[in-house]
Amino acid sequence: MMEMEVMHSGQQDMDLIDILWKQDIDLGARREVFDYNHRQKEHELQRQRQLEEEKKLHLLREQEKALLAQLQLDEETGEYIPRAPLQPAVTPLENASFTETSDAMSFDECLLLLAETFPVEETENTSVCLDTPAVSAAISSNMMMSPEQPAPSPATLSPGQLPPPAPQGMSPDLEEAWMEILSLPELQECLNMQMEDTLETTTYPLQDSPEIQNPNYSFYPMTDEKANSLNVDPTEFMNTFDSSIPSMAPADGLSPIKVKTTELNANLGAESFCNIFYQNTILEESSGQHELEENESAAVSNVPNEAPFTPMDLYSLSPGDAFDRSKQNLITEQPDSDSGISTNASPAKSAYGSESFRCSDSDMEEMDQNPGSAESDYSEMFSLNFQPDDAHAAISVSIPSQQPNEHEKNPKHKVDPGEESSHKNAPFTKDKAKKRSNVRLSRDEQRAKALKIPFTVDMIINLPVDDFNEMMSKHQLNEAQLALVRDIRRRGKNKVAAQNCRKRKMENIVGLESELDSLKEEKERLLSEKSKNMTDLKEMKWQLNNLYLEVFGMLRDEKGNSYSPSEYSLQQSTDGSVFLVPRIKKTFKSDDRH
DNA sequence: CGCAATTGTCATTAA
DNA sequence: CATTAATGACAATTG
Repeated sequence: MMEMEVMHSGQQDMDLIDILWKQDIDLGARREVFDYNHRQKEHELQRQRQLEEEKKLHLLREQEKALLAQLQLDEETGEYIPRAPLQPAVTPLENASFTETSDAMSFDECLLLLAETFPVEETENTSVCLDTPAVSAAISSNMMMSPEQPAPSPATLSPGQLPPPAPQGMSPDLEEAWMEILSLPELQECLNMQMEDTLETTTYPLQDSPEIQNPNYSFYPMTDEKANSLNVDPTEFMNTFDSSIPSMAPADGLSPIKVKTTELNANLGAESFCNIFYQNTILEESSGQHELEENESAAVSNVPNEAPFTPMDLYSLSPGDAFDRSKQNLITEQPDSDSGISTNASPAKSAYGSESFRCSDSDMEEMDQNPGSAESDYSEMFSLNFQPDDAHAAISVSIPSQQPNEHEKNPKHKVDPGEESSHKNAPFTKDKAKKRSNVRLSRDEQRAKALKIPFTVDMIINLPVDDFNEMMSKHQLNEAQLALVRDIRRRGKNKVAAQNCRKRKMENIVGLESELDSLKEEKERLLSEKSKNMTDLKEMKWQLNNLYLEVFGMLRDEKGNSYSPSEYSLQQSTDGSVFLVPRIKKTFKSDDRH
């Protein structure tokens, strides 16, 4: 991610050229365009999501089991957590109410608390409990090392050592909330970002810094308080992550992303925990959740402020409602695209993949691309924050829309060890990754990345004119960027217009065809009616002729002779009276009579 | 590789 | 005048 920013102008030019020449199709945009299609696919997507979630849970559990052995090895103290330093911090937390201390609590502390609180249960009762921490550790380790290898290295395990969320705390509602939260594209993106960062650095700042732990705390603690955290909005989660990040970053010297990654790992672990615990101890503590939630939410909100760049901050920085609208729109729209993409993702790769939820090739590619052009990526967005030029507002704006993409991307990273490794280690692989990513990204997205435009393509295209201008006014873009933004907006709108136009054209064609069919039917009906009428007319004429002959034949002159048909004819006047008219003298006789 | 169907883009026009 | 939608035409992409 950072690399992207650092890239020299020359490299950027090269990337831009590549992007310009390499064209990709943006599936998401298309889907967004067509509401009709979206509707049709919504059901399928939901089903797929559910299936994916189920798969994820299964994978997590399996991994946890596999990891348990390792964790047990680490369990020297009898506790799952190998790390000693965590304990002291934990102890105070144990007694204290989670809600209030949530801010101060670290992920490790939470884990320790859980372990201490439920030491017997975890060890004795359920392997699952043990597994859960192991799983989280494994996840983190995978993130760091490689997804394929479930066994975490001691270093990697340390984060996982933290006690899993208390089973009691988790309730079905919480689980659902977690699932929803995790399923959120934004969160996923953040997670992915963090994951990537962590992989690169392979350092665990979380343990040391309590602040970082806060997000974890929200996730892991199974208690009511945690439940509250679950209820927290995705944005809040983001904030929590961000907040944790800043503290971490300075200490480690690593980017905030690393911290986030750890948190993400923790979150994943929490998820698994939730699932596990949920089964074991359901609903014991539904009461007090509201209070806890409030506390946590407040804590969360507070945390972001501390962080240098948090999503919240970004939002606040954002120009205004317009951004929020765009965000919301993006979020809402994205799910569909995500779901569609998610189907592509291969859960089989690893449990992580399952957790990641929806991974798409495009996502993977994008992730890989990050080095070259990554504005669209969440990670890039964050990186942008660090960049002086990129305004917070830009970040805030971009975040909502981008998150979905990142979601997809992140999972894959988790899933694919090779890619991750390539990311971190080999710049060479980046080219391939770029190509892949380029393939998935739309041309304009690639171009935007190449020029490091701080907006998402969706925002550029879909924002109302006023909001768009406001957004543009908050960033100083060079001529090339301005031109590109204008072109992206023009092309994007035209693309939608073309799609609508074609859709309309097809509808017109269908309508005309149906009209044609109906007209053909009517024609057939009229023809048959005509033939029938002709037949009737013919019959009537025949009958009339017979009647005429019959009447004419009955006529007799004074001498009793019949009139010759050649000399006389019967004619009917307008008043209905019938006259015998001589054919030659017709007019005269009629005149005479009158 | 060729082909047809899609889809994206450009140019133009009208609102 | 700027913006946008609509649309034909062409190009690129995809299966």
